[in-house]
Amino acid sequence: MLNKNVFLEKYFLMTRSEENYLKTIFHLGGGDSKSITTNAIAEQMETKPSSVTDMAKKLSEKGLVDYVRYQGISLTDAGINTALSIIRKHRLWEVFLVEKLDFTWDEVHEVAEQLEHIKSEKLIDKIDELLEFPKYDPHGDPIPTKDGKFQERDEKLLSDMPINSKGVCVGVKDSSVPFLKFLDKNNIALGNTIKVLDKEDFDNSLRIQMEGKEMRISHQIASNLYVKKND
Amino acid sequence: MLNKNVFLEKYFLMTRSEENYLKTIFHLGGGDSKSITTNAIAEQMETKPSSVTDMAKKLSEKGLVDYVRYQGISLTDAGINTALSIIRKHRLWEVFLVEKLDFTWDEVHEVAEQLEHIKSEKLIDKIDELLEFPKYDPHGDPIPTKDGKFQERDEKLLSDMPINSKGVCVGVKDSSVPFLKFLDKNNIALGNTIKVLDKEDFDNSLRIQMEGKEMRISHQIASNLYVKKND
DNA sequence: AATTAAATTTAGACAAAACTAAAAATAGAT
DNA sequence: ATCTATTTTTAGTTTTGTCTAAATTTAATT
Repeated sequence: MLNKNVFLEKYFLMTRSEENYLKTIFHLGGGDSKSITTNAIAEQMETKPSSVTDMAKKLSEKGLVDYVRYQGISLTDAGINTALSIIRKHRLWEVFLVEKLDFTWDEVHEVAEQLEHIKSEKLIDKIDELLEFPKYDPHGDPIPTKDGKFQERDEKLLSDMPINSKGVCVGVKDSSVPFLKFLDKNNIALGNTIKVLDKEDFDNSLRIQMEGKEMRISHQIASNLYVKKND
Repeated sequence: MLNKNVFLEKYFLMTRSEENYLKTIFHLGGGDSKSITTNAIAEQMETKPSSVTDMAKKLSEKGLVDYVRYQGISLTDAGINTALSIIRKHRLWEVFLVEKLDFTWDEVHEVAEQLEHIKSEKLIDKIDELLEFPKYDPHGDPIPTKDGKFQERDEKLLSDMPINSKGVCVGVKDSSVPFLKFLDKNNIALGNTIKVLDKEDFDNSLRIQMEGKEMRISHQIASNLYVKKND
């Protein structure tokens, strides 16, 4: 088969696997000029370290990662941009699924994992427009802009909030299905206002007031909820 | 890697390539207990006959096609159902792109070729619902129902209509980009009412009246437009 | 019925992405 | 500074889907 455009071929046509590696490396911090280990990537992707090494060479060839044998992997600027564009697509599709198709926030990840690899600039831009340019996904994670900018938010973990402080629940750190279902069951949702009433020294659990009601929350839960502090 | 569910593995987890073969065989008539030749499939898919032979064996193993060496390929009932479910997805996505994202009818095919392979029953059902269960795609092709039924329509080619008959343009036979753009340029759209005024014996061209205006249409065009005859 | 042209299949090879097992390099502890 | 445990890489294999080239079967023609 002919390669009509070697430039496109080499620099833009990413395989699904390559895209997934870039995304994972980014999520592990490889965009902050930090070197990510082969093992860490393998563990995150449920694959073997030797497979990671193979891919590291391939992505390095393409100029998407910096890779030195035995020294770990980090993203180049090109790699960061590519990773951000995939994350952007993933999060926009998640919003679409929830807002337009009534998916619940624990159902969207799996499908978005597939949709994020659809190759069409126009498609994702139109989805963005249809959704009226959302800034956060259903789990409260920020959606990068087209040119790869993040809208940061002044948020902290609920577990780090001082007693008597108030804030709005804006995101989850753990977005696993069990955690999300737990939150649903306990009527904890993004947008809820939370006031920290008391902290228990013994087990670090919290007594909070949320939407009028008082409740107790374990440290494990509190340390996986992001809150935007009211000033 | 473990195969937790051999049944699922074998009968439901189709690769993209397998799905594309089934779709092509269906479009070539392999669902009508007709035997499709290796060459025909290869030509349609822009691949080599030897590759088709390989896939024929694989799909036969899976019970999706009937295949006898040197005698061609036809779809089993399971194969027909799988093909229809892919075609259903393809056409629903095409409607989505046009209706919800303002794609033009010549832009949708390429993207739908990707979207049709997304694996989520819920996703496509919700898209169907969002679109209010459309019966035809933007090119006038019928969308199979969930249980694989086609809504047939009493349509004929414009070139086969008798002089003085009237009908509504309901579909295109050729849905290539150049043809669709030609139609746009000449304001020929689905839904238009067309009356055949005259036929030219020499080149089989037609004189028609459409939406008030009179125009001349070549045989090549007329033989690629489906019309529903007014009774 | 034999011959030839066309279609089809086989055999062997390749690329991508994964794996296993063995070898090599690094880092931590003495 | 050396040894050892851990991490990482290499080498070789597998699977999927493709290819080319050669062999085989079918179909058409005389």
